[in-house]
Amino acid sequence: MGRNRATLADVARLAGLSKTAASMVLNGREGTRLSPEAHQRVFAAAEELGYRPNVAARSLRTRKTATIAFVSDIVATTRFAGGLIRGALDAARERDHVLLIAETQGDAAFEQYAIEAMLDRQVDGVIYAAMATRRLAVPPAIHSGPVVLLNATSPENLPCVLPDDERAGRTVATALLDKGHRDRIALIGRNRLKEREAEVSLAAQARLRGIQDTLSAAGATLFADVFCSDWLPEHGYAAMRGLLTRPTRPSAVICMNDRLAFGAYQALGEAGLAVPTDISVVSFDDDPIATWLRPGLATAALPHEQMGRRAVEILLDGGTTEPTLVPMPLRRRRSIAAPVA
Amino acid sequence: MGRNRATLADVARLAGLSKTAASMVLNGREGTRLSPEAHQRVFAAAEELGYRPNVAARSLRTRKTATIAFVSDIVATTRFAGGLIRGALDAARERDHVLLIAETQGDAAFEQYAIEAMLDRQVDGVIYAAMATRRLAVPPAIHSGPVVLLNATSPENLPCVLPDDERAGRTVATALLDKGHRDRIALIGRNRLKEREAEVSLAAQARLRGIQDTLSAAGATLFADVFCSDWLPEHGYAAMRGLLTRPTRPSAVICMNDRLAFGAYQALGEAGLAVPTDISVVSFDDDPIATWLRPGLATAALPHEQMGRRAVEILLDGGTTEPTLVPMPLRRRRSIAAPVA
DNA sequence: AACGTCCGCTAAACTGATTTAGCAGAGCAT
DNA sequence: ATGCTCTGCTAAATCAGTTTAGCGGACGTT
Repeated sequence: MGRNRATLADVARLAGLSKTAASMVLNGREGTRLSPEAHQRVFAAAEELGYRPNVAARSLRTRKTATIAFVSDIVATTRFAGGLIRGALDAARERDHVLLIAETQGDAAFEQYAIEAMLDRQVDGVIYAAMATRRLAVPPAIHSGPVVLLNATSPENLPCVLPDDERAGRTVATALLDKGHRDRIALIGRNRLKEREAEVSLAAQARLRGIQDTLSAAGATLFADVFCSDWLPEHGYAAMRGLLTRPTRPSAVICMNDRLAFGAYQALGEAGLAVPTDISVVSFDDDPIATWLRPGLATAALPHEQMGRRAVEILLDGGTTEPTLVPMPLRRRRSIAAPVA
Repeated sequence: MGRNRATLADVARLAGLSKTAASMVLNGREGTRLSPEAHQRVFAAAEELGYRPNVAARSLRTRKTATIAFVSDIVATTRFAGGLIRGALDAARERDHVLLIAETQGDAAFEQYAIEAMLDRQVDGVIYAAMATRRLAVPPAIHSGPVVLLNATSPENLPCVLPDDERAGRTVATALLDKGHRDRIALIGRNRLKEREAEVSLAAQARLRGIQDTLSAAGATLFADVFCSDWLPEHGYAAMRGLLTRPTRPSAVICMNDRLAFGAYQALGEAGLAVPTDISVVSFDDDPIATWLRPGLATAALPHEQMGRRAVEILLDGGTTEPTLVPMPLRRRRSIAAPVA
């Protein structure tokens, strides 16, 4: 790859100057006393030869590669997480950096291998990303340089970027209160494990807290709490069916994520109930499916692109060790309406 | 990153040998005459120091970086295409390579920039991937080394990896024929543009051909052909509604992709019709949503992981210039049944 | 005239590996 | 004793950049 590329020596020769001079000119070094003509000749020569510096050679001396490692447990392959990568890619490009990507697949040996492979390539920093927002243990090898956690926290208080799930909980609850729902708001997707274990999820607890705080501030409480063993459509379906067997029907349902909401829609459809006329539905994530449902699902969007961006910005531009919370904007779609009577 | 790593010189010193000796031992060079004791001492020293070679330094000399560029139009961020990356990542790891990822976002300037950034880093080869299976123009800069097209072909007949859409068409049609459907099979998702312009899609034409060939071989023809301006749920919904207004109802529907099928399910649900009791549905892609639908959607799966793998294998292990067609296995789910009388 | 200073530039060292060319000593034949 | 080959190893060049140290000449000062 890249045979017969012009080297700096070629440029210098063509410009009739030394490699030193050429290097300094091309790097725009201040305080050098090279003449304007010398500058011109170097630029002209570089242009003529289509010169591009060899990053390997440069990094050997400078120990900078303009390359960032993006290591994730499994994030690269999931529907959501493309956004994390895309944001990171974008921000990296703006700073003339590129991304080396690796996946650990949740396996410690893979992880070790992947991180070493990145360090061997002298990456300037590491972004360590998780698929589900959670706390995790950072492998020690990574500590040899700058790190930012993405969608995760660690006991060591490394800089990290997280979605602001608690505020999203408030947003979602407020959206319902504003429409006039109050005493018949149900919640689908309670889950002891997710709420308790930070290593499993940070989102569940935060979303729940945001919802509950907002409701109690308005003098309301949840009308019903449905627990689900996981957050998949089938669980949302079962949960909604359960809710519909009760004597009083909820006027609105908050689902802990869009997949649950999808299941809930299915159950409502089968029961012949309409969203939002009979029941309003609101949710979290903004999975692509939220736009495909009929009517569109109102949901607090996981700002994956923004998060990916911020991670790179913090890594490269420096920034707080404080966790960075990225807001989750509410996508207002037609699944919310005022309750009927 | 990676401060105070041991260098080859450190290893050599500790082993009491020259850098040359250490290098040869660690690279397992044949035909060298270094003693068994020398081997031992070098290995011991490397182990003790935790030596790992500096890839930049090595590649400066050898012009190999064990790094592959994965350049895509927009593939990295879409729900599907994670599989392409994951497969490539896996195959690369097996061969001790890593992936540099870039996205062109369909913009020629970005593309130019991205490819140059990769070439500057002396990648050993390039995988050029497209989101939608299609023909595309490969930027000239890329030709300076090995390339494999992924999910795409080019006029230059570069080696490429494609899903076998035509065979998938046959598979899908056969699945319906086998159940006893014959004269009332409808197709949703005909699209002149996609079928005609290879730069837009290669899948549409191939799938259609597979379906039609199989049906006519069985002495059948399509009962109805519904055209759609795009392959999104809303189009599938409208198409199915249209079909249901006809005097005779189809016994089975083939959708050109799962999103259309999702829309079709929605229309069926509203019409109070059940899948597969009233109508069988079968489709292409195996989008995650196919498993979430009730009942699960039978569909010919885009083998993204396999495709990603194959691309790396062809790039690194060498292989045919012939297009590689990767089979699309049918995921048998409950959306297909025998027609009711 | 001698000295110092600034200007414009360059030689050479350095980064960490691989690779080429070749050296010293042992053993053997003549 | 001389020459030859083989063994086991090393010095030095090389890759393509960056960076340090410093050189020769013009100019101004005393």
